[in-house]
Amino acid sequence: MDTSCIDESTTSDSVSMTPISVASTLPVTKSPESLCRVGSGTSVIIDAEVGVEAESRKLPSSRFKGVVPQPNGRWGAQIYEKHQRVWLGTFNEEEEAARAYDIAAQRFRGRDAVTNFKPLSESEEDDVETAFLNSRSKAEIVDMLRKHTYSDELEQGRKNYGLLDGSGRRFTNKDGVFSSFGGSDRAAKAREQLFEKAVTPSDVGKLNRLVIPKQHAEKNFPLQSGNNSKGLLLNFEDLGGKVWRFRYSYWNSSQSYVLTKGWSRFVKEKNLKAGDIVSFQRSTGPDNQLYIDWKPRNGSNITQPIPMVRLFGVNIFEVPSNESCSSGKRIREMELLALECSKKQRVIDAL
DNA sequence: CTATGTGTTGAG
DNA sequence: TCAACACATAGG
Repeated sequence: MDTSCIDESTTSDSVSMTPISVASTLPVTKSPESLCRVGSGTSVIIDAEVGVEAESRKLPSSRFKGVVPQPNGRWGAQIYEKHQRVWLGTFNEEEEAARAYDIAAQRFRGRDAVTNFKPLSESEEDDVETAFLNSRSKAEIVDMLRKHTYSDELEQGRKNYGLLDGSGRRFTNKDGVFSSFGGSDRAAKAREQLFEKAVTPSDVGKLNRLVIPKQHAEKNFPLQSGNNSKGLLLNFEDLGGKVWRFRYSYWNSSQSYVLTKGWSRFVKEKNLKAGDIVSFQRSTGPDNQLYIDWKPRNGSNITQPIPMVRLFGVNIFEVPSNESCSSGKRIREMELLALECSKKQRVIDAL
């Protein structure tokens, strides 16, 4: 096997090293590749070192956080916690190691952890991955990283994720196979109450928006003026695990904070009426998962009213119409079938 | 035997 | 907390 990887540090003198893999867009990490490339440890004042003769046994340091070179040219990933190093495995590509670190960082330190790439996905299916991450213990995640099975496991988890019925309850098939992300580290379920609001007629009316009392908005959902003039997307999980995405922004005209896009859908599905209470919570764990719930006005009617029997032509569940692989198609169908059934069941329950 | 990942240190 | 370095030893 070619153990030739060592020479890299000698090839192109001081200015930058050989960029192994593209690692094209580095959103978070600045690329200080320019200088600051002082071999390592030993005072190697480069310019004079031109001789390069002495194959400096120095390993090339990584430009990624949490990534360390291995003697054999591969890359190790590690993260620290409580004064101790947690080894995340070794990888052929520097970037792989960086990704491993990112994943561990998210699991160990939460959504706001400093990472190498992670924020790329931003608001895509990031939700699912977060849910997946927090459904597994740190040890499990580390194990997956070391075995290079994280991607597969995540994909496995994705398949189960969509199995919710119309009311958000977990759908369980007769095999009792999955309860979605039923991890062992479930203790992180704790959530804190943020605030409640009795919705006004306009909150459930045609304006398609919910006004969030200023004090609560500024305290719980800080919004940098100017920075997010267009607002930002917030994800809330309801009682059954269904995720609702609302646009959150500040309206200068009315000097108020509002949830706009997505809100009317919530009102419709939950059949919210003026006076009902919407409640917001946040996970107390490392993940800042937000939750939304609601309850009828003065405990009038316990049963959740159903909007009309509209089983046909109903808009059940937004299927993101992503042209996934053919195998995924069948799964989609099954999901829809399951959803359809539970939807009907729900109506029956209500009668 | 090789590659992994731990022991350890010093810088930040 | 972090990476650099040395090297014991896990593993084939």
